[in-house]
Amino acid sequence: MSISSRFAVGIHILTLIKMNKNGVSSSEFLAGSVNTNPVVIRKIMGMLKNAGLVKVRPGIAGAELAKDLSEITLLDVYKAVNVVQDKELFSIHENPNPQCPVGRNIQHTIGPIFEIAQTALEKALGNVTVEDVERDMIEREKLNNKMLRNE
Amino acid sequence: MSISSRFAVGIHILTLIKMNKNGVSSSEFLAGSVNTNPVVIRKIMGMLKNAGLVKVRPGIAGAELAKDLSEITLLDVYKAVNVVQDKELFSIHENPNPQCPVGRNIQHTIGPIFEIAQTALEKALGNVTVEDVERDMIEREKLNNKMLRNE
DNA sequence: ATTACTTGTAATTATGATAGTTACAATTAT
DNA sequence: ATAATTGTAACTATCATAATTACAAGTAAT
Repeated sequence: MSISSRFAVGIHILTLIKMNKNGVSSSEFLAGSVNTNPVVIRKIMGMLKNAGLVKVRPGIAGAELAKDLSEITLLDVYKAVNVVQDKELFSIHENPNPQCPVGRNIQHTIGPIFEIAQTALEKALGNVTVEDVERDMIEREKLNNKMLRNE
Repeated sequence: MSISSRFAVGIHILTLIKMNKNGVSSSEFLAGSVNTNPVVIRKIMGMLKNAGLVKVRPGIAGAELAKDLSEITLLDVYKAVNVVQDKELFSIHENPNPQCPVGRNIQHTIGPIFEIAQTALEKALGNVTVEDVERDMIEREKLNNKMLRNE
């Protein structure tokens, strides 16, 4: 099991729109960087749009950010692209036996525990903004350039 | 996306073996409580056995705990049943464009962030033992019995 | 030793999510 | 008009899950 790469792609898209702010970020352009089909990008873009993170209009080339990257956490992106439903990161078997003391309590007992774990995950994502991601990339580019010059 | 119910079933099994310690916990018996096929139970049991959590022997009916429930955390069960691979809770798109500043850095940038989030999740699971689960169930049973007497 | 029961596995199936793709209507700009 | 783009629908391939059937191998009782 793995959480859909839509999440990673969503982060990629937002960061790239920002770094390409003087250019036009069409779905074709973004797809070229992610290395996927433009339709995949448009689908994800639709979700980011519904969540109020980007501005896109039919017929008009190029997406724009609806907020500053410092105001978008990874949790916002994660929620936007619907990779995990509320309280449903962990699945629990559906029809345990009500005649059994364990069967009739298991769902109520582990449900709240699973929620705590899911919340811990989401809190960690809420502590990072897409601007942090952008900053780290800029830093990595600087380091790479330095290394190239010294070779 | 959801983490396989093998995890929840694993917790169910361990708790039930304990609460049924005076009886024989065959795969058929456990399947009856989980409400699934005995083969599903045996597969999960095999994983719990490999992780050193239960003792089972071919031909001999009934599984037993290999450790006290107080020594088994939910994280141990989660690792045992292989619902999520190490560092792979979140998937990242595979071949981003190395010609693009975002494409060539995205994996290295978000990889560690995703690991932090996954670790937060796992830490939360490590804070709870299967004994805590058992205790909560016993508590719920007591409350239910009280309510029935008062009706 | 035969019988009955159990565990351990392999193989098969149905289902659902993911990611990619083609096709095309609707929209906008030149 | 023409060209380019977004937004969707529809279809496909692939994979994981969970359930199921079938059966070999092990154990226990008679």
